[in-house]
Amino acid sequence: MAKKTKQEAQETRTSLIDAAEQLFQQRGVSRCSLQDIAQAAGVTRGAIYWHFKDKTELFKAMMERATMPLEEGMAAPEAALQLSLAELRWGWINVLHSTVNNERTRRVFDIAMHRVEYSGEMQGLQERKLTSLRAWRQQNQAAFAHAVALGQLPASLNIAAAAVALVALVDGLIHQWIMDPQAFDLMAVGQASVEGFLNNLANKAPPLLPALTDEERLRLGRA
Amino acid sequence: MAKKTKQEAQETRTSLIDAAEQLFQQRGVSRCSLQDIAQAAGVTRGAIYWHFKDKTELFKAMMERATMPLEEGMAAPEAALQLSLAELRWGWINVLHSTVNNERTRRVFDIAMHRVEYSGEMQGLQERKLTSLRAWRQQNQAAFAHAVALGQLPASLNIAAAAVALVALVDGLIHQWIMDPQAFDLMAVGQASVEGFLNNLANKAPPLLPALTDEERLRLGRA
DNA sequence: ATATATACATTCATTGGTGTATGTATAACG
DNA sequence: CGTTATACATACACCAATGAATGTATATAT
Repeated sequence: MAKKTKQEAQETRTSLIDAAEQLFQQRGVSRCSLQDIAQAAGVTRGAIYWHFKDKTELFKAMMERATMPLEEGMAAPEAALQLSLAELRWGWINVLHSTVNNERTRRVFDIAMHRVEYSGEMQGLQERKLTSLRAWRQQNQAAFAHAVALGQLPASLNIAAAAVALVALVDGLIHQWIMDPQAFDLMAVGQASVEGFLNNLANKAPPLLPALTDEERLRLGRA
Repeated sequence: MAKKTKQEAQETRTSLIDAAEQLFQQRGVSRCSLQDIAQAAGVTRGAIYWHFKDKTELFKAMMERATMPLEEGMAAPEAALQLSLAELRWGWINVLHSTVNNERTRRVFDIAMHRVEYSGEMQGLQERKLTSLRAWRQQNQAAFAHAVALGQLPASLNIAAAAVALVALVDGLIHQWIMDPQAFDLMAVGQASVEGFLNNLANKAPPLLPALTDEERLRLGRA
């Protein structure tokens, strides 16, 4: 067959990534062959090996295309130091919003969470995800520290733990929603949860719960 | 080779699951062969095909062995209706505790989260996980409803949303910790987060954050 | 004590997938 | 307008893994 225009070549590359996205989600990454992907894109394996070194590189390209816009939504490291709580909230709501409204984001989240094994060649991707997680934690923590300095939050607040918990909250919400989208409204529950979390950081009310009983502590001990 | 005692047969079965647990975590489920597992257990593939129908059944057996004790930790559906907030807290702390202190639980969580693709034969496992998630949500919601009835929590509380959020919080914490165990102390942060969450359900303090600005809402609109 | 079921080991056939090598028509470039 | 690099298609060699078939020694039941 004939050589294509540079324009056309980019289109095949795009349609290859599109096809991979679909098939990865449907059958899982390891359970769909390059033959399957090529066929779905209307080309042969030759086209894949021309544009990508192997399946891992194709996967990476797919991930990058989808996560790039999200990474941009994160504040620059130096700007994070001055991040207000309202801006922090905005960042998280923005993530929730693309999860709900951007089909590609949703698919790729699903793939990254349930359709791929982070081992061998894919190990590097997990570390990339870890880096991203740490960045979000850092951003949260910086915003909390800033709010403490402004007196909006009490100095007694454990900002590191709070940063971890907020990431966990949003991450867990997205995880649950991807698994079961009709179980709840991610935007509504997500916004309420994040705002509730942030508002309650300043809460000074007496604890509702008593400390763990001795018996409970004992039961934990023998495991 | 010779037939083994029933006792010995059970031991080989156990060591097969043990080997699978190790190798699944190290190389990922699809990237390790039955030959690898058999060899690690000191037997041949014949032994695997004797005890299990195929790799999927071996995987299921491994999951069940590890998650059974955790499912028992969940209250019976009828008992959940009378669950107090303190008992609910105890349930979650118990989960966190086995995650940290039970090596098998930790390994299997890691496998279930990062080393397997939930597609094809494994699809059923995801639905099993979904069932478990829903059960936890139900348990949370029932406990919240009970607390509202007792006047411990305000009737204005959105108990369904709160139930989702609490599951998300713990799930997200475990997820983060499995990925990066030295990043934080799961027991400490987990207990503080869960108690903070529960205590703040009764919080009536004025919101710290203003509503989303019109400009922010606009930016969400055009995605 | 014999027969049978058990608990594997061994062997074999098949196959789906990968990587590479090679072919080829045409865009792009000078 | 000829040459070269491009953008694939085609063909080939090569496993590695699976599942089933068969072999076999010994618990176990009777």
